[in-house]
Amino acid sequence: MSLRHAMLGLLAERPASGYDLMKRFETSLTNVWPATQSQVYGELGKLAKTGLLEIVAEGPRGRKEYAITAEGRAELRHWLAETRPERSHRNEALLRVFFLDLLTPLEAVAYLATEAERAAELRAELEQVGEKVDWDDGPLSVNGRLALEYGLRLRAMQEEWARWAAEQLGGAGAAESEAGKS
Amino acid sequence: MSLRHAMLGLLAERPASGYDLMKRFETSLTNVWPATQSQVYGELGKLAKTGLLEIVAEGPRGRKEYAITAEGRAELRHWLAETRPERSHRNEALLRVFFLDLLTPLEAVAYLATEAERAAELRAELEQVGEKVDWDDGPLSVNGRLALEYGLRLRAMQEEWARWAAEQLGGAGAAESEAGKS
DNA sequence: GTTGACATGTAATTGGTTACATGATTAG
DNA sequence: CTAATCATGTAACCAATTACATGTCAAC
Repeated sequence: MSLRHAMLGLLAERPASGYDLMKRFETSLTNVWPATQSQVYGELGKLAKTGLLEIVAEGPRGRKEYAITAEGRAELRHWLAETRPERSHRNEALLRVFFLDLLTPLEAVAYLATEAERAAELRAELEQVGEKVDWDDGPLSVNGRLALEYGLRLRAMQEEWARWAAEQLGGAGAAESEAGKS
Repeated sequence: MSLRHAMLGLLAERPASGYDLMKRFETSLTNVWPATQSQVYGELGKLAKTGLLEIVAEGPRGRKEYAITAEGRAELRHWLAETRPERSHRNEALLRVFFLDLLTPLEAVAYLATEAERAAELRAELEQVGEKVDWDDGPLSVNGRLALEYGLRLRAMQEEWARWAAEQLGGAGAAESEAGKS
């Protein structure tokens, strides 16, 4: 149930409406915790009802501005300081690797090559983000820099691994191709 | 909907009962695609009903052995060769990083240090797995070796990153501690 | 006046988790 | 005979996704 904590975390910096919050998810948290509009509005309602948030202003078009309460901050701190993060990631790209023998060696190598390219692309995108962001903009950007670095290292590792794996299969693939030819 | 493909993939190697399949999930796929018993039995039923699997034997205790059908293989191949993997990972550990400024510098550094240790532990566990597995045991173990290497590299990267990040904050933390003292 | 951004919500469905519930067979 | 393993299923619940639905305000 980390969505609630992501929202509390964003609201700890400053109050926002559901609409604002969504934009902040899209810009800063998309890569670590994507959220949809329905989810955000639904959760805002629940958090307000349980007293972790409160409505501090109403504006045009039914705009409601939410702020974190003392209990909200307590819950957020509790989550950060006294619980351990869930670490089970499903990884579809890696699941496929287990079944690569069902493809021809060439297809398998092509799969890994595409993965390498995709990782490189994503890394390039992150680098773009890094250049655009104003790094003198509050605590969130300091932390954001750490998270960004994680992303860069992850994508670099993925690219290297995929190229290595392709090479591992490549030997076999090439050998089989040779055998087929002769 | 990758669970179905994971199951088809395992059954492509050889037929199995729900019970067998669960054990194979636990041993080989836990790290990339965990599945619960309810899920496995539920999905087996659906896959049999839609003709991607068929029951090839019934044994003691109501045991039903499932085998992949031609359509099942076609679906599996389609998934492998003609679709791109979903790549959005929610990452709770990294989400927390965005909000580390809500902790004291010492707590934040401690969080990252714990993350580094955890990554190291998980890496050690994977190394254990690598030593135990019989690497001459069919195509799944060839592919498994590639997946294992991914895990090793991932955990190594996570450990290095967490140590680096702790150092980044450590400067600030130490400075603040000094300021507090004087 | 019309387009685009602002703004909020609900409903249906899917995928996954946890808990419950039951019973047969084998090995010691 | 008793414990462990084998074996299958259902029900309730939760989180997330997609689609639907509505309406306001500002700028041009």
